[in-house]
Amino acid sequence: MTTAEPGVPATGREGSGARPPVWLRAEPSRRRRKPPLTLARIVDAAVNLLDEHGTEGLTMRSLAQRLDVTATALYWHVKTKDDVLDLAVDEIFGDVPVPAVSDDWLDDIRVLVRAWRATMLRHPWAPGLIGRPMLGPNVLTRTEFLQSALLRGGCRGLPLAVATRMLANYVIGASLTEATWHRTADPRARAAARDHIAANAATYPTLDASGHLDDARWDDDVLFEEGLTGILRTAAQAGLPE
Amino acid sequence: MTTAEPGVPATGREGSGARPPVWLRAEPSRRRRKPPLTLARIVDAAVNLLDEHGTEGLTMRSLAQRLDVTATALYWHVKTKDDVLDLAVDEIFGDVPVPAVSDDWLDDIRVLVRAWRATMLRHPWAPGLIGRPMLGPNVLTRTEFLQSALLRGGCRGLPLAVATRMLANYVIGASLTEATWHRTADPRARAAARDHIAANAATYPTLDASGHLDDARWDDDVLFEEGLTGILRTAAQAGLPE
DNA sequence: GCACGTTACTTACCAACGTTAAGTTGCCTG
DNA sequence: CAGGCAACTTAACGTTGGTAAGTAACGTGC
Repeated sequence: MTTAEPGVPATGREGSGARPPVWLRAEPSRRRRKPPLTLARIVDAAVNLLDEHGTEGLTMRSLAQRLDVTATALYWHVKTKDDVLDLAVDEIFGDVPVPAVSDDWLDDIRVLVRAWRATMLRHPWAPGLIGRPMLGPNVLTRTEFLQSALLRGGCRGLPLAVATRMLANYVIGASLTEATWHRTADPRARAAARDHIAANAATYPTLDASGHLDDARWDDDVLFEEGLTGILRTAAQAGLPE
Repeated sequence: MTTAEPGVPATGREGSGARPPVWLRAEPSRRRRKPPLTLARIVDAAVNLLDEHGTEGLTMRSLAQRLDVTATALYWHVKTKDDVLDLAVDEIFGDVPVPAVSDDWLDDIRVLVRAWRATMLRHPWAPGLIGRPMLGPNVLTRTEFLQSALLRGGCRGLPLAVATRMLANYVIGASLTEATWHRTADPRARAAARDHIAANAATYPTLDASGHLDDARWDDDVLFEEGLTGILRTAAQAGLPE
């Protein structure tokens, strides 16, 4: 937004409503003017913009500018901005590789869930956008894989539903927490929070002693992996023939 | 916004810049004109507005109108709209009752976590707002309680950190998932998603068979409770002296 | 009891946003 | 080579978060 693209300055309104004189009207009919705008190109540009400037860096105008098009042109391919967001979210879920089915269902789940989290962290804007229904085909495909793996592990009925939800909720919760914390770029805010705990050690004795907000103390990857192990152990127990 | 408050029509600009004639200028000095605007009143009104009209129902102007004040008056007490949102989130966390410490640490956690989720579902806009740092005092107090309970259960070091995060992530993930799904008010969208799975049963055999998006099949409360039990079992095992 | 600075607002205004309506251009078909 | 459709652009609207400057009420010192 504020930072300008290297290209043209958005809508260069030279005159003030008058059309540009004919003689400098660029090549009248030669090859089609630009590469045609497609849904795929729009979504792609949206994801890039989100990666670079976060949620508030994506406006219809900035998106259009990146595609060298006016903002209103987007509305030919898309109904609202929310559509763009929904598409962007499902798009990055498509990047999560669905592993081949092995004979170790636990490992299959591990691999997928790890990749899922990694993708979320690679696009830190995504977790915060999951306030909208996640029903895109890419999401459903991954969920299908997860649940079928659990089925192979022996989970049926209620335990199957529980385990499916737990895994999804865990990834979402963890990604959201981590992305939020990492995206709190301002180190002063993070330091302030730590100091607040340290200063009120009487009120937060446990948090203070355990270094709850201490970045260096525990590695996020380790914490995630440990938690995942716990969930999978529970699932495996539930899948055991009794 | 569109729906008007019963009160006055916002800023009644009778003339067009001219001040109202002296004789109908209401009681010149009698008691202070209105109940004074305070941070507490602002946050309270914000929460109410969010409850009634959701995230997009809260604008600086609608908030001001409800408080019978101009929008810019808010900026005396608050720096940006984000501040209002942060305060609103922490405010509702204050509603989560912190149980008295019993001799059953597992039950203590259960009670708090249940109340936590209940509050989130009572304010369905809240989970979606957790894309911002949760470092308010109310949140920290609850986290402190959780971690101290785990400590009583024997968790230390890495297992303590893992369990703390797991519980928080679980509540956040579950609330977000449930709130999102319930708030997808349009039944057609929900039906469309179900139909999509049913129609592509070949692609989603497991989801189709398990009734993954079927509201009636599994009760959210049951699923949550079962998952919580699993997490706590893991925590209890980790806390066992070896 | 009255000037006075501070507190707590209001009036006026702005640029940016999402979105709509209507016009314009290029391409394809008959 | 006329006509129609697809894919845009130009123009504009109402709302939003936010700022700058003015102004009324209040507490205080004298």
